[in-house]
Amino acid sequence: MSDSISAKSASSSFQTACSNCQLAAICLPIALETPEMDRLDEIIQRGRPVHRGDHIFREEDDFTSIYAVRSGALKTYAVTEDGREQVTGFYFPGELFGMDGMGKNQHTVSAKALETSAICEIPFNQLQSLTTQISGLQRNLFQVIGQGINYDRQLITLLSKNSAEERIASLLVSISTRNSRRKLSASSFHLPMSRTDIANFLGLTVETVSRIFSRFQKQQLIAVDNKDISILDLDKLHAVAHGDNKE
Amino acid sequence: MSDSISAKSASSSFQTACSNCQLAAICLPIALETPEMDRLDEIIQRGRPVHRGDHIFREEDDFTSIYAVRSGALKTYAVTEDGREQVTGFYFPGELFGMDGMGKNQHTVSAKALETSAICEIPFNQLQSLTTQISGLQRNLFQVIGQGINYDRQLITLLSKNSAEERIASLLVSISTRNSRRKLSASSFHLPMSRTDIANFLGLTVETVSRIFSRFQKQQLIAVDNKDISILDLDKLHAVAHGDNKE
DNA sequence: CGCCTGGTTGAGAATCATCAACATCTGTGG
DNA sequence: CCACAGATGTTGATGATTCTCAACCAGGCG
Repeated sequence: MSDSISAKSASSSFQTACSNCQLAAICLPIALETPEMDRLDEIIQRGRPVHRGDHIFREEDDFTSIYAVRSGALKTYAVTEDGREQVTGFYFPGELFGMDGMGKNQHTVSAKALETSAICEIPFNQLQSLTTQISGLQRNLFQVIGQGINYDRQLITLLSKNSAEERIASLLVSISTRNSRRKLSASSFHLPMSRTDIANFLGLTVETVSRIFSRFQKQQLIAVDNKDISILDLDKLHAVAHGDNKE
Repeated sequence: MSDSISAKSASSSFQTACSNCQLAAICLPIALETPEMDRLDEIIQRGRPVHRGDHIFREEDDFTSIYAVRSGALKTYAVTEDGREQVTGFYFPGELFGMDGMGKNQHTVSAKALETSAICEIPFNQLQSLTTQISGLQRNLFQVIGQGINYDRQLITLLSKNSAEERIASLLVSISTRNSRRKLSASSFHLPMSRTDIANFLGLTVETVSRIFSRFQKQQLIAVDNKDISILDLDKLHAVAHGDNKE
Protein backbone atom coordinates (compact mmCIF):
# COMPACT_ATOMS: atom_id res chain seq x y z
CA MET A 1 0.00 0.00 0.00
CA SER A 2 2.52 2.57 1.03
CA ASP A 3 4.44 2.26 -2.20
CA SER A 4 1.59 2.38 -4.63
CA ILE A 5 0.81 6.02 -3.94
CA SER A 6 3.60 7.84 -5.65
CA ALA A 7 4.03 5.33 -8.42
CA LYS A 8 0.70 5.96 -10.02
CA SER A 9 -0.31 9.49 -9.33
CA ALA A 10 2.41 11.16 -11.29
CA SER A 11 0.49 14.32 -12.04
CA SER A 12 -1.18 14.83 -8.68
CA SER A 13 1.03 13.65 -5.85
CA PHE A 14 4.27 14.32 -7.43
CA GLN A 15 3.78 17.48 -9.33
CA THR A 16 2.24 19.39 -6.47
CA ALA A 17 3.50 22.95 -6.22
CA CYS A 18 5.20 24.00 -3.01
CA SER A 19 2.31 26.30 -2.25
CA ASN A 20 -0.02 23.32 -2.18
CA CYS A 21 2.38 20.98 -0.47
CA GLN A 22 1.45 19.90 2.97
CA LEU A 23 5.08 19.36 3.76
CA ALA A 24 6.16 22.90 3.02
CA ALA A 25 6.04 23.90 6.65
CA ILE A 26 8.51 21.13 7.46
CA CYS A 27 10.86 21.71 4.53
CA LEU A 28 10.90 25.47 4.91
CA PRO A 29 10.19 26.59 8.40
CA ILE A 30 9.46 30.16 7.40
CA ALA A 31 6.23 31.53 6.07
CA LEU A 32 6.82 32.66 2.53
CA GLU A 33 4.34 34.88 0.71
CA THR A 34 2.75 33.26 -2.28
CA PRO A 35 4.78 35.12 -4.93
CA GLU A 36 7.99 34.14 -3.19
CA MET A 37 6.82 30.60 -2.83
CA ASP A 38 6.19 30.56 -6.55
CA ARG A 39 9.69 31.69 -7.32
CA LEU A 40 11.07 28.93 -5.19
CA ASP A 41 8.68 26.63 -6.89
CA GLU A 42 10.09 27.48 -10.28
CA ILE A 43 13.55 26.23 -9.51
CA ILE A 44 12.48 23.01 -7.87
CA GLN A 45 12.62 19.98 -10.07
CA ARG A 46 10.40 17.02 -9.52
CA GLY A 47 11.80 13.89 -10.99
CA ARG A 48 10.08 10.65 -11.67
CA PRO A 49 9.56 8.46 -8.64
CA VAL A 50 12.57 6.46 -7.59
CA HIS A 51 12.27 2.84 -6.64
CA ARG A 52 13.66 0.77 -3.83
CA GLY A 53 17.40 0.53 -4.27
CA ASP A 54 17.70 3.45 -6.70
CA HIS A 55 20.31 6.06 -5.92
CA ILE A 56 19.48 9.74 -5.81
CA PHE A 57 23.17 10.52 -5.77
CA ARG A 58 26.35 8.68 -4.96
CA GLU A 59 29.44 9.41 -2.95
CA GLU A 60 31.78 11.64 -4.97
CA ASP A 61 29.09 12.79 -7.36
CA ASP A 62 29.27 16.51 -7.99
CA PHE A 63 27.24 18.48 -5.53
CA THR A 64 24.61 20.36 -7.48
CA SER A 65 21.44 20.19 -5.45
CA ILE A 66 19.90 19.54 -2.14
CA TYR A 67 16.84 17.34 -1.97
CA ALA A 68 13.59 17.03 -0.09
CA VAL A 69 11.62 13.84 0.42
CA ARG A 70 8.04 14.17 -0.81
CA SER A 71 7.01 10.61 -0.16
CA GLY A 72 8.70 7.36 0.67
CA ALA A 73 11.91 7.03 2.61
CA LEU A 74 15.61 6.77 1.99
CA LYS A 75 18.94 6.37 3.67
CA THR A 76 22.31 7.98 3.26
CA TYR A 77 25.45 5.96 3.71
CA ALA A 78 29.17 6.08 3.16
CA VAL A 79 31.56 3.29 2.42
CA THR A 80 34.57 3.17 4.72
CA GLU A 81 38.06 2.54 3.42
CA ASP A 82 37.83 -1.08 4.32
CA GLY A 83 34.67 -1.46 2.31
CA ARG A 84 32.12 -1.52 5.08
CA GLU A 85 29.01 0.57 4.90
CA GLN A 86 28.12 3.27 7.39
CA VAL A 87 24.51 4.40 7.36
CA THR A 88 24.46 8.08 8.32
CA GLY A 89 20.78 8.89 8.23
CA PHE A 90 17.21 7.97 7.41
CA TYR A 91 15.00 10.55 5.72
CA PHE A 92 11.22 10.78 5.67
CA PRO A 93 8.76 13.07 3.88
CA GLY A 94 9.42 16.74 4.51
CA GLU A 95 13.07 16.19 5.40
CA LEU A 96 16.01 17.59 3.48
CA PHE A 97 19.20 15.78 2.57
CA GLY A 98 22.25 16.26 0.40
CA MET A 99 23.91 19.01 2.44
CA ASP A 100 26.87 16.72 2.89
CA GLY A 101 28.14 17.93 -0.48
CA MET A 102 28.66 21.54 0.52
CA GLY A 103 32.09 21.02 2.00
CA LYS A 104 33.91 19.76 -1.08
CA ASN A 105 31.37 20.38 -3.83
CA GLN A 106 31.12 16.64 -3.93
CA HIS A 107 28.83 14.36 -2.06
CA THR A 108 30.49 12.46 0.75
CA VAL A 109 27.67 9.98 1.13
CA SER A 110 25.34 8.11 -1.18
CA ALA A 111 21.56 8.43 -0.98
CA LYS A 112 19.47 5.38 -1.75
CA ALA A 113 15.71 4.86 -1.75
CA LEU A 114 14.43 2.38 0.81
CA GLU A 115 11.09 2.20 -0.95
CA THR A 116 9.38 3.89 -3.85
CA SER A 117 9.79 7.58 -3.18
CA ALA A 118 9.21 10.99 -4.70
CA ILE A 119 11.98 13.52 -4.37
CA CYS A 120 12.15 17.28 -4.90
CA GLU A 121 15.47 18.47 -6.22
CA ILE A 122 16.55 22.01 -5.41
CA PRO A 123 19.51 23.19 -7.47
CA PHE A 124 21.87 24.73 -4.99
CA ASN A 125 23.23 27.53 -7.17
CA GLN A 126 19.78 28.75 -7.97
CA LEU A 127 18.75 28.45 -4.37
CA GLN A 128 21.77 30.49 -3.42
CA SER A 129 20.88 33.30 -5.80
CA LEU A 130 17.29 33.23 -4.60
CA THR A 131 18.53 33.79 -1.09
CA THR A 132 19.91 37.14 -2.13
CA GLN A 133 16.52 38.12 -3.50
CA ILE A 134 14.07 36.72 -1.02
CA SER A 135 14.62 38.24 2.35
CA GLY A 136 14.72 35.70 5.10
CA LEU A 137 15.41 32.80 2.81
CA GLN A 138 19.11 32.84 3.46
CA ARG A 139 18.55 32.88 7.16
CA ASN A 140 16.08 30.10 6.69
CA LEU A 141 18.54 28.05 4.75
CA PHE A 142 21.20 28.44 7.40
CA GLN A 143 18.63 27.42 9.92
CA VAL A 144 17.74 24.23 8.12
CA ILE A 145 21.41 23.40 7.78
CA GLY A 146 21.91 24.15 11.44
CA GLN A 147 19.14 21.75 12.35
CA GLY A 148 20.98 19.08 10.43
CA ILE A 149 24.11 19.83 12.41
CA ASN A 150 22.20 19.58 15.66
CA TYR A 151 20.71 16.30 14.61
CA ASP A 152 24.19 14.97 13.91
CA ARG A 153 25.35 16.13 17.31
CA GLN A 154 22.51 14.25 18.97
CA LEU A 155 23.48 11.16 17.08
CA ILE A 156 27.07 11.56 18.22
CA THR A 157 25.91 11.74 21.81
CA LEU A 158 23.68 8.73 21.31
CA LEU A 159 26.51 6.65 19.90
CA SER A 160 28.98 7.85 22.44
CA LYS A 161 27.00 7.52 25.64
CA ASN A 162 24.06 5.20 25.24
CA SER A 163 23.56 1.47 25.49
CA ALA A 164 22.08 -0.66 22.74
CA GLU A 165 18.64 -0.54 24.36
CA GLU A 166 18.78 3.21 24.67
CA ARG A 167 19.85 3.65 21.07
CA ILE A 168 17.07 1.52 19.70
CA ALA A 169 14.44 3.10 21.92
CA SER A 170 15.69 6.51 20.77
CA LEU A 171 15.37 5.58 17.13
CA LEU A 172 11.83 4.35 17.62
CA VAL A 173 10.90 7.50 19.52
CA SER A 174 12.51 9.61 16.81
CA ILE A 175 10.57 7.91 14.04
CA SER A 176 7.40 8.21 16.06
CA THR A 177 7.98 11.92 16.62
CA ARG A 178 8.75 12.57 12.98
CA ASN A 179 5.62 10.69 12.02
CA SER A 180 3.43 12.82 14.19
CA ARG A 181 4.92 16.00 12.74
CA ARG A 182 3.57 14.74 9.45
CA LYS A 183 0.16 14.10 11.03
CA LEU A 184 0.65 10.37 10.83
CA SER A 185 0.28 7.85 13.58
CA ALA A 186 2.88 8.20 16.29
CA SER A 187 2.12 4.78 17.66
CA SER A 188 1.93 2.53 14.66
CA PHE A 189 4.13 2.56 11.59
CA HIS A 190 6.03 0.57 9.05
CA LEU A 191 9.81 0.59 9.20
CA PRO A 192 11.14 1.10 5.69
CA MET A 193 14.65 -0.02 6.54
CA SER A 194 16.09 -3.44 7.26
CA ARG A 195 17.38 -4.58 10.62
CA THR A 196 20.82 -4.47 9.08
CA ASP A 197 20.40 -0.79 8.28
CA ILE A 198 19.16 -0.06 11.77
CA ALA A 199 22.08 -1.92 13.30
CA ASN A 200 24.53 -0.19 11.04
CA PHE A 201 23.10 3.24 11.77
CA LEU A 202 23.20 2.69 15.53
CA GLY A 203 26.61 1.10 15.62
CA LEU A 204 25.31 -2.32 16.62
CA THR A 205 25.02 -5.76 15.08
CA VAL A 206 21.88 -7.19 13.52
CA GLU A 207 21.67 -9.81 16.24
CA THR A 208 21.65 -7.22 18.97
CA VAL A 209 18.92 -5.23 17.24
CA SER A 210 16.83 -8.32 16.77
CA ARG A 211 17.27 -9.38 20.37
CA ILE A 212 16.31 -6.00 21.72
CA PHE A 213 13.23 -5.79 19.54
CA SER A 214 12.20 -9.11 21.03
CA ARG A 215 13.01 -7.92 24.53
CA PHE A 216 10.96 -4.76 24.09
CA GLN A 217 8.11 -6.87 22.84
CA LYS A 218 8.32 -9.11 25.89
CA GLN A 219 8.28 -6.02 28.07
CA GLN A 220 5.11 -4.85 26.35
CA LEU A 221 6.81 -1.70 25.12
CA ILE A 222 6.16 -2.41 21.48
CA ALA A 223 4.51 -4.96 19.26
CA VAL A 224 6.66 -6.18 16.41
CA ASP A 225 5.30 -7.78 13.28
CA ASN A 226 8.26 -7.93 11.00
CA LYS A 227 8.67 -4.30 9.89
CA ASP A 228 5.37 -3.13 11.32
CA ILE A 229 5.83 -1.59 14.72
CA SER A 230 3.24 -0.54 17.25
CA ILE A 231 4.37 1.43 20.22
CA LEU A 232 2.38 0.22 23.20
CA ASP A 233 3.91 2.38 25.90
CA LEU A 234 5.46 5.53 24.50
CA ASP A 235 6.21 7.02 27.90
CA LYS A 236 8.11 4.00 29.03
CA LEU A 237 9.91 3.75 25.70
CA HIS A 238 10.90 7.36 26.10
CA ALA A 239 12.17 6.54 29.57
CA VAL A 240 14.24 3.66 28.24
CA ALA A 241 15.64 5.93 25.53
CA HIS A 242 16.91 8.29 28.20
CA GLY A 243 18.22 5.66 30.52
CA ASP A 244 16.02 6.77 33.40
CA ASN A 245 14.15 3.51 33.66
CA LYS A 246 16.50 1.79 36.02
CA GLU A 247 16.14 3.67 39.25
CA MET B 1 55.41 28.79 27.56
CA SER B 2 52.53 28.17 25.28
CA ASP B 3 50.21 30.27 27.33
CA SER B 4 52.37 33.28 27.86
CA ILE B 5 52.21 34.31 24.22
CA SER B 6 48.75 35.69 23.87
CA ALA B 7 48.53 37.00 27.38
CA LYS B 8 51.19 39.62 26.91
CA SER B 9 51.23 40.67 23.32
CA ALA B 10 47.84 42.24 23.17
CA SER B 11 48.63 44.60 20.36
CA SER B 12 50.69 42.31 18.16
CA SER B 13 49.57 38.72 18.30
CA PHE B 14 46.04 39.33 19.06
CA GLN B 15 45.16 42.32 17.02
CA THR B 16 46.60 41.00 13.79
CA ALA B 17 44.45 41.82 10.78
CA CYS B 18 43.14 38.94 8.71
CA SER B 19 45.37 40.02 5.86
CA ASN B 20 48.41 39.43 8.03
CA CYS B 21 47.11 36.34 9.71
CA GLN B 22 48.91 33.16 8.90
CA LEU B 23 45.77 31.24 9.64
CA ALA B 24 43.62 33.01 7.08
CA ALA B 25 44.08 30.26 4.55
CA ILE B 26 42.70 27.76 7.02
CA CYS B 27 39.79 29.88 8.27
CA LEU B 28 38.74 31.04 4.84
CA PRO B 29 39.67 28.64 2.12
CA ILE B 30 39.20 31.15 -0.65
CA ALA B 31 41.65 33.77 -1.79
CA LEU B 32 40.18 37.15 -1.06
CA GLU B 33 41.57 40.30 -2.60
CA THR B 34 42.97 42.74 -0.11
CA PRO B 35 40.06 45.19 -0.18
CA GLU B 36 37.62 42.37 0.43
CA MET B 37 39.78 40.99 3.16
CA ASP B 38 39.73 44.40 4.77
CA ARG B 39 35.97 44.53 4.75
CA LEU B 40 35.81 41.18 6.42
CA ASP B 41 38.42 42.41 8.78
CA GLU B 42 36.26 45.29 9.85
CA ILE B 43 33.48 43.15 11.19
CA ILE B 44 35.70 40.75 13.06
CA GLN B 45 36.05 41.41 16.74
CA ARG B 46 39.09 40.38 18.69
CA GLY B 47 38.42 40.01 22.35
CA ARG B 48 40.85 39.81 25.17
CA PRO B 49 42.47 36.44 25.61
CA VAL B 50 40.37 33.90 27.43
CA HIS B 51 41.86 31.70 30.09
CA ARG B 52 41.63 28.05 30.84
CA GLY B 53 38.09 27.27 31.95
CA ASP B 54 36.55 30.47 30.57
CA HIS B 55 33.49 30.11 28.40
CA ILE B 56 33.23 31.70 24.98
CA PHE B 57 29.52 30.94 24.93
CA ARG B 58 27.20 28.61 26.74
CA GLU B 59 24.43 26.29 25.72
CA GLU B 60 21.26 28.27 25.11
CA ASP B 61 23.04 31.58 24.73
CA ASP B 62 21.70 33.55 21.80
CA PHE B 63 23.49 32.76 18.59
CA THR B 64 25.09 35.96 17.39
CA SER B 65 28.47 35.02 16.04
CA ILE B 66 30.69 32.29 14.82
CA TYR B 67 34.24 32.13 16.11
CA ALA B 68 37.72 31.28 14.96
CA VAL B 69 40.56 30.12 17.15
CA ARG B 70 43.63 32.33 16.80
CA SER B 71 45.74 30.64 19.42
CA GLY B 72 45.22 28.13 22.16
CA ALA B 73 42.61 25.41 22.12
CA LEU B 74 39.09 24.81 23.30
CA LYS B 75 36.37 22.24 23.49
CA THR B 76 32.65 22.30 22.87
CA TYR B 77 30.34 20.22 25.00
CA ALA B 78 26.70 19.70 25.81
CA VAL B 79 25.13 18.55 29.01
CA THR B 80 22.72 15.65 28.61
CA GLU B 81 19.38 15.54 30.38
CA ASP B 82 20.80 13.36 33.10
CA GLY B 83 23.55 15.86 33.76
CA ARG B 84 26.44 14.13 32.08
CA GLU B 85 28.75 16.00 29.78
CA GLN B 86 29.25 15.15 26.12
CA VAL B 87 32.33 16.66 24.51
CA THR B 88 31.48 17.31 20.86
CA GLY B 89 34.72 18.74 19.55
CA PHE B 90 38.20 20.12 20.08
CA TYR B 91 39.25 23.24 18.21
CA PHE B 92 42.73 24.44 17.34
CA PRO B 93 44.08 27.61 15.73
CA GLY B 94 42.52 28.32 12.35
CA GLU B 95 39.40 26.32 13.09
CA LEU B 96 35.89 27.71 13.28
CA PHE B 97 33.23 26.88 15.82
CA GLY B 98 29.85 28.12 16.94
CA MET B 99 27.86 26.96 13.92
CA ASP B 100 25.79 24.82 16.25
CA GLY B 101 23.68 27.90 16.97
CA MET B 102 22.34 28.32 13.44
CA GLY B 103 19.51 25.86 13.81
CA LYS B 104 17.61 27.52 16.64
CA ASN B 105 19.33 30.88 16.91
CA GLN B 106 20.62 29.54 20.17
CA HIS B 107 23.76 27.64 20.90
CA THR B 108 23.22 23.97 21.57
CA VAL B 109 26.66 23.43 23.06
CA SER B 110 28.99 25.37 25.33
CA ALA B 111 32.50 26.39 24.30
CA LYS B 112 35.21 26.44 26.93
CA ALA B 113 38.90 27.29 26.70
CA LEU B 114 41.25 24.41 27.45
CA GLU B 115 44.16 26.81 27.82
CA THR B 116 44.79 30.50 27.38
CA SER B 117 43.47 31.28 23.93
CA ALA B 118 42.76 34.13 21.56
CA ILE B 119 39.49 34.07 19.69
CA CYS B 120 38.16 36.00 16.68
CA GLU B 121 34.46 36.69 16.83
CA ILE B 122 32.59 37.08 13.57
CA PRO B 123 29.08 38.52 13.99
CA PHE B 124 26.87 36.29 11.93
CA ASN B 125 24.41 38.92 10.72
CA GLN B 126 27.19 41.08 9.42
CA LEU B 127 28.86 38.10 7.84
CA GLN B 128 25.61 37.24 6.16
CA SER B 129 25.23 40.69 4.66
CA LEU B 130 28.84 40.64 3.54
CA THR B 131 28.14 37.45 1.65
CA THR B 132 25.70 39.29 -0.56
CA GLN B 133 28.38 41.83 -1.39
CA ILE B 134 31.54 39.81 -1.74
CA SER B 135 31.17 37.32 -4.50
CA GLY B 136 32.26 33.86 -3.51
CA LEU B 137 32.04 34.52 0.18
CA GLN B 138 28.64 32.93 0.51
CA ARG B 139 29.82 29.88 -1.30
CA ASN B 140 32.84 29.85 0.89
CA LEU B 141 30.77 30.06 4.02
CA PHE B 142 28.63 27.15 2.93
CA GLN B 143 31.78 25.28 2.23
CA VAL B 144 33.21 25.84 5.68
CA ILE B 145 29.92 24.77 7.20
CA GLY B 146 29.89 21.72 4.98
CA GLN B 147 33.34 20.76 6.17
CA GLY B 148 32.02 20.85 9.69
CA ILE B 149 29.20 18.54 8.70
CA ASN B 150 31.65 16.15 7.08
CA TYR B 151 33.79 16.17 10.16
CA ASP B 152 30.77 15.27 12.26
CA ARG B 153 29.94 12.45 9.91
CA GLN B 154 33.44 11.05 10.27
CA LEU B 155 33.07 11.19 14.01
CA ILE B 156 29.77 9.34 13.76
CA THR B 157 31.45 6.61 11.77
CA LEU B 158 34.32 6.46 14.23
CA LEU B 159 32.00 6.07 17.18
CA SER B 160 29.78 3.63 15.41
CA LYS B 161 32.31 1.29 13.88
CA ASN B 162 35.66 1.52 15.57
CA SER B 163 37.25 -0.02 18.62
CA ALA B 164 38.76 1.94 21.48
CA GLU B 165 42.25 1.55 20.01
CA GLU B 166 41.10 2.73 16.63
CA ARG B 167 39.34 5.74 18.08
CA ILE B 168 42.34 6.87 20.06
CA ALA B 169 44.73 6.30 17.20
CA SER B 170 42.38 8.30 14.97
CA LEU B 171 42.31 11.20 17.38
CA LEU B 172 46.08 11.28 17.59
CA VAL B 173 46.39 11.15 13.82
CA SER B 174 43.79 13.89 13.51
CA ILE B 175 45.62 16.18 15.89
CA SER B 176 48.87 15.43 14.15
CA THR B 177 47.36 16.26 10.76
CA ARG B 178 45.82 19.46 11.99
CA ASN B 179 49.12 20.44 13.52
CA SER B 180 50.96 20.02 10.28
CA ARG B 181 48.40 22.13 8.45
CA ARG B 182 49.44 24.86 10.82
CA LYS B 183 53.11 24.21 10.06
CA LEU B 184 53.69 22.74 13.46
CA SER B 185 55.26 19.45 14.32
CA ALA B 186 53.15 16.50 13.24
CA SER B 187 55.10 14.16 15.45
CA SER B 188 55.41 15.95 18.74
CA PHE B 189 52.80 18.02 20.50
CA HIS B 190 51.13 18.91 23.73
CA LEU B 191 47.59 17.72 24.32
CA PRO B 192 45.58 20.61 25.73
CA MET B 193 42.74 18.43 26.96
CA SER B 194 42.50 16.03 29.88
CA ARG B 195 42.21 12.29 29.60
CA THR B 196 38.67 12.69 30.82
CA ASP B 197 37.86 14.97 27.88
CA ILE B 198 39.42 12.55 25.43
CA ALA B 199 37.48 9.66 26.90
CA ASN B 200 34.27 11.63 26.86
CA PHE B 201 34.76 12.76 23.29
CA LEU B 202 35.48 9.24 22.06
CA GLY B 203 32.75 7.55 24.04
CA LEU B 204 35.14 5.69 26.33
CA THR B 205 36.15 5.75 29.97
CA VAL B 206 39.24 7.44 31.35
CA GLU B 207 40.67 4.10 32.36
CA THR B 208 40.43 2.74 28.84
CA VAL B 209 42.10 5.82 27.41
CA SER B 210 44.89 5.59 29.93
CA ARG B 211 45.42 1.92 29.27
CA ILE B 212 45.56 2.36 25.54
CA PHE B 213 48.02 5.21 25.80
CA SER B 214 50.21 2.88 27.82
CA ARG B 215 49.71 0.08 25.33
CA PHE B 216 50.65 2.30 22.40
CA GLN B 217 53.72 3.35 24.30
CA LYS B 218 54.70 -0.25 24.91
CA GLN B 219 54.24 -0.93 21.22
CA GLN B 220 56.57 1.95 20.40
CA LEU B 221 53.86 3.77 18.51
CA ILE B 222 54.04 6.86 20.67
CA ALA B 223 55.94 8.23 23.62
CA VAL B 224 53.77 9.64 26.34
CA ASP B 225 54.96 12.10 28.91
CA ASN B 226 51.83 13.21 30.61
CA LYS B 227 50.20 15.50 28.07
CA ASP B 228 53.22 15.63 25.80
CA ILE B 229 52.93 13.17 22.99
CA SER B 230 55.52 12.09 20.46
CA ILE B 231 54.40 9.97 17.59
CA LEU B 232 57.14 7.45 16.92
CA ASP B 233 55.56 5.52 14.09
CA LEU B 234 52.94 7.55 12.26
CA ASP B 235 52.40 4.96 9.56
CA LYS B 236 51.67 2.25 12.02
CA LEU B 237 49.48 4.54 14.08
CA HIS B 238 47.57 5.34 10.92
CA ALA B 239 47.21 1.64 10.30
CA VAL B 240 45.87 1.07 13.79
CA ALA B 241 43.43 3.94 13.30
CA HIS B 242 42.03 2.18 10.26
CA GLY B 243 41.95 -1.26 11.73
CA ASP B 244 44.22 -2.71 9.07
CA ASN B 245 46.96 -3.73 11.43
CA LYS B 246 45.63 -7.12 12.30
CA GLU B 247 45.95 -9.08 9.12
C1' DC C 1 9.44 -26.07 -5.25
C1' DG C 2 13.72 -24.70 -3.71
C1' DC C 3 16.97 -21.05 -3.33
C1' DC C 4 18.39 -16.87 -1.27
C1' DT C 5 17.94 -13.01 1.50
C1' DG C 6 16.58 -11.30 5.87
C1' DG C 7 15.45 -12.16 10.55
C1' DT C 8 15.59 -14.72 15.03
C1' DT C 9 17.71 -17.26 18.76
C1' DG C 10 21.49 -19.56 21.37
C1' DA C 11 26.30 -20.37 23.31
C1' DG C 12 30.72 -18.73 24.00
C1' DA C 13 34.24 -15.09 23.55
C1' DA C 14 36.01 -10.40 23.59
C1' DT C 15 36.00 -5.78 24.57
C1' DC C 16 35.24 -2.34 27.49
C1' DA C 17 33.14 -0.57 31.91
C1' DT C 18 33.17 -0.66 36.82
C1' DC C 19 35.18 -0.69 41.22
C1' DA C 20 39.14 0.02 43.78
C1' DA C 21 43.80 1.16 45.07
C1' DC C 22 47.54 3.80 44.31
C1' DA C 23 50.64 7.29 42.01
C1' DT C 24 51.47 11.85 40.30
C1' DC C 25 50.73 16.45 39.38
C1' DT C 26 49.03 21.27 40.50
C1' DG C 27 48.48 24.91 42.93
C1' DT C 28 47.67 27.11 47.27
C1' DG C 29 48.72 28.62 51.82
C1' DG C 30 51.67 28.51 55.50
C1' DC D 1 60.10 26.98 49.43
C1' DC D 2 57.87 23.25 51.29
C1' DA D 3 53.78 20.67 52.59
C1' DC D 4 49.50 19.24 51.81
C1' DA D 5 44.91 18.58 49.53
C1' DG D 6 42.33 17.84 45.62
C1' DA D 7 42.29 16.77 41.08
C1' DT D 8 44.07 13.95 37.49
C1' DG D 9 46.13 9.85 35.78
C1' DT D 10 47.60 4.87 36.01
C1' DT D 11 47.08 0.04 36.87
C1' DG D 12 44.75 -4.25 38.38
C1' DA D 13 40.79 -7.49 39.15
C1' DT D 14 36.21 -8.49 38.06
C1' DG D 15 31.95 -8.35 35.57
C1' DA D 16 28.49 -6.88 32.11
C1' DT D 17 27.31 -5.79 27.57
C1' DT D 18 27.73 -6.66 23.10
C1' DC D 19 30.03 -9.20 19.31
C1' DT D 20 31.05 -13.48 16.89
C1' DC D 21 29.97 -17.80 15.20
C1' DA D 22 26.47 -20.93 14.20
C1' DA D 23 22.07 -22.95 13.52
C1' DC D 24 17.58 -22.33 12.29
C1' DC D 25 13.21 -20.18 10.48
C1' DA D 26 10.21 -17.35 7.32
C1' DG D 27 9.08 -15.18 3.24
C1' DG D 28 9.70 -13.67 -1.63
C1' DC D 29 11.04 -14.65 -6.20
C1' DG D 30 12.63 -17.17 -10.02
